[in-house]
Amino acid sequence: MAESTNLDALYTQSLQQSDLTAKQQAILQAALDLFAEQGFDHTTTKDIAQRAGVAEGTVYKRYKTKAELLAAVLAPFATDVLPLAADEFIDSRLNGQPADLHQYLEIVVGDRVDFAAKNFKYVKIVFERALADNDFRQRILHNIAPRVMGPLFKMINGLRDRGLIVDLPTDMIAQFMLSTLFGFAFRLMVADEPMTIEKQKTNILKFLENGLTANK
Amino acid sequence: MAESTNLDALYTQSLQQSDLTAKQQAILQAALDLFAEQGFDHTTTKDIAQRAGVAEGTVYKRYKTKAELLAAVLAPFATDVLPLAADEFIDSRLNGQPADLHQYLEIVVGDRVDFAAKNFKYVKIVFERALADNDFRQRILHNIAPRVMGPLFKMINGLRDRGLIVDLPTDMIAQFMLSTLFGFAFRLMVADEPMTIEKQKTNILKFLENGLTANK
Amino acid sequence: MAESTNLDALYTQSLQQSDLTAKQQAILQAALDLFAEQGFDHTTTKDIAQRAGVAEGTVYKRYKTKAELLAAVLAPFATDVLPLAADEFIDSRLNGQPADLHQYLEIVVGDRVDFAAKNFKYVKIVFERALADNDFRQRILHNIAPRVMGPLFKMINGLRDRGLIVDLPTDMIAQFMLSTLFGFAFRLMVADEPMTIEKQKTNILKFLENGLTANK
Amino acid sequence: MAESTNLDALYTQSLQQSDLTAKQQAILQAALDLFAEQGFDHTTTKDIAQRAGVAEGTVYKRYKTKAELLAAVLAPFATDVLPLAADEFIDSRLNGQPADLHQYLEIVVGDRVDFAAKNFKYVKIVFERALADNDFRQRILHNIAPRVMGPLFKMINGLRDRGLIVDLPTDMIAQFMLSTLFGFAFRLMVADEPMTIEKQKTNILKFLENGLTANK
DNA sequence: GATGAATGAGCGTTCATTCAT
DNA sequence: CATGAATGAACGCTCATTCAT
Repeated sequence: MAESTNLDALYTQSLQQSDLTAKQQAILQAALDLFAEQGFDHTTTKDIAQRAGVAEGTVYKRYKTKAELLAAVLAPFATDVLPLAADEFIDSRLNGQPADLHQYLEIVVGDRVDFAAKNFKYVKIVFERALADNDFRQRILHNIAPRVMGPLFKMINGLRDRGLIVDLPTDMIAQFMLSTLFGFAFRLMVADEPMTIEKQKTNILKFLENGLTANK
Repeated sequence: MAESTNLDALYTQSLQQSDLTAKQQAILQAALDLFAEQGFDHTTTKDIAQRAGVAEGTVYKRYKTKAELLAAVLAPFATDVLPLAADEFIDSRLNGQPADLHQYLEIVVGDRVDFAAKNFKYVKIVFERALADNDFRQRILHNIAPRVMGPLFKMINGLRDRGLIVDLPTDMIAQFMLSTLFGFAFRLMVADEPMTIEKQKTNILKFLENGLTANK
Repeated sequence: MAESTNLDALYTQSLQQSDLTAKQQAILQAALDLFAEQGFDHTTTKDIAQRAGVAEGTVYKRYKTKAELLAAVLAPFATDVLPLAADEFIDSRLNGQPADLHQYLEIVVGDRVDFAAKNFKYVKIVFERALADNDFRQRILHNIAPRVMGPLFKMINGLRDRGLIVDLPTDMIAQFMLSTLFGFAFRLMVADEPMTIEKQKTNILKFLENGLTANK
Repeated sequence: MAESTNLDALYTQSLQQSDLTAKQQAILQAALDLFAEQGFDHTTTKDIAQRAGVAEGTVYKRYKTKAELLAAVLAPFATDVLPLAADEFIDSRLNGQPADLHQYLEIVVGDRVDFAAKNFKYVKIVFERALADNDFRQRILHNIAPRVMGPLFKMINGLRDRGLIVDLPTDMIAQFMLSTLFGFAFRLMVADEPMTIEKQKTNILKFLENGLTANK
């Protein structure tokens, strides 16, 4: 399976390619880390400025509000997660339909598990904001979610048409896949103990394959 | 399947049986609702007092801090969710081992889905705090989680000994079951649309049964 | 020298002779102790009620405000210190003029040192209030002080007329006497170490006698 | 006798030499005055901000708590009173031992009376805090007092060795000297009437010289 | 008389945001 | 562009005081 890129590095890299000054880059980096560590509400702009090694005013040079800074922090995630999402990544990697559910899951699960593992900072922030902030939740729900769910639904429907997937409602299948993946992500976020990603990957694959294989 | 009691009513009822004054009850009720609606940090003590129809000082008559109020709000959940948790509820409902995985899941899933549906206010708050507050997370992880997970693990191991469950690590099976249930709860929390609980229940049951049946 | 009465006992006694209920007595006693221990501002009415073993409302049954309670606490001190003050106590004890400065000081110093030693709770409160509360200070200065100073001045002038005291302005002599006595009281209030009252008494007497003897 | 510098001016001057902004200087000045006028507890941070002509938040820019502001207000007093205290000021002014008690007292009393007269704001605050706040009192007693008393004791013992001072215990002599000086300071603090410092100085000198001269 | 739950003004403190330099 | 002192609304919390029982 192809290596899913390390997004910590990728993030730093994408920052460097941006037109942001070094200080503005440092601000985004510091904000990302602190939001993930302490939550959005418990992170002060002073915290961010200090960790970034800049003055507080500098934070506001580019971002008019703290919420705008959050958006900027999350933007690379959005522009990165979406291109990688379901169909596009299937298209680009598979150049065609999966031969069977096993192959499909292997690719999707493998990739998404790696993605979650390497990006749980973002996942954590998105979760936290979605639970704590109604407006944010609505935005995620109506702007981001449909773009991710659309291709996923199409894929599931394609598999069902070919008799390759269990006969459950499409939204439920999507729910189960995402639940299983987020369950993994959540354990990653919250757990103290170090986790073996490969063990998780193998077991998730087995479980989903069992659970989603078309009943004979 | 027996009706799982409506906890909104049950909560109100348990408040009435407490030694709290009407105003103190109103405070807990208002705090519960507001914490669930807006998150802990975005709910001010003034909000709570206003919704409860009392003066701000009254909030502090019984609870020395806002955090203590949160604990008081969550207490009935803890004293209610834990007695209902795995083994005790199995004992009281089943009086013995389940005949097979299907029977086991039917009971567990049915009960927990109802429970989550009726208590998602609490679930939401616990999630939100677990993500936003490191200390709270540690407390949940080390005090509450083990008490819930212990019996669940025992049950899974029992099923495996009798060849009734898929051969995956115990912690992974538990993870998958909880993920699926929390996925449901999360959709409940976050969704705009009204959901058919019974549809969810049936599909979750099918999925988990497929996914967890012992491989031939 | 006659024993100066122990005012802790005397206070309790005077309370018992009052028309106050047992609870009201307990309130005054508790307030006195707490004001002395923690200062007026740092003592809450709740503190007082708790130490007195009564409800908070009870405190307000007789005293309309906390300040009024302070006045009530201090009242027995005022009605006790004043009758004992200079001339009256001289009259009652001496039935006449002192033979010389030595005799005069022996009586005054002995009595006042004992008095301060046994009533430093009151002295402490009065000092603290006088420094912290402008209104209180003005009241002390204009109502209490003149009543104490009047007889003292008269006595000093009497001694000067007879050539028995140093030729310094009357107010300065009073200031020095009081300074020396309050210095002792202050050390008593503030000191950690236990103090030998008798040693203080003897030395204060020597010092004042030296300092105030008429120059030959 | 040399002029003891006017500390109101000196304080303003020392503020100007500090690295504090004009607003921060105004805060310290306002806090000093208000603490002296109304006491620490009765001075609100809003009071201070208003008198200083700044926003309330500005007070907290440099001082994390009101108590820390008090410490900052008192700091120049501590760094100023201590270097001036007994031995150092003796050394610098006398370059040797005093010829007799008269000369010694003339210097000490003159200097300390002027000092108290010009710094009674500080003296007042220190007194008030010492009476109202147990922790503060302990800190003063164990950190500041010994540094002042050490040299004073040494000086007294030196005078006694040379037969120049009355044969009373060292701590009592110190107590009497301080009492007399503080009595003056207290009258200064508390009095309504304007006082003639020079009259006080002369009389205090006479009294102490009489009281402390070695008995023939 | 006694209670103690309730009150609400006001406190110390925080922090996102602004703006003169 | 960068700074960081300054802002002030808003927060959590305290406590003297009231009043229905």
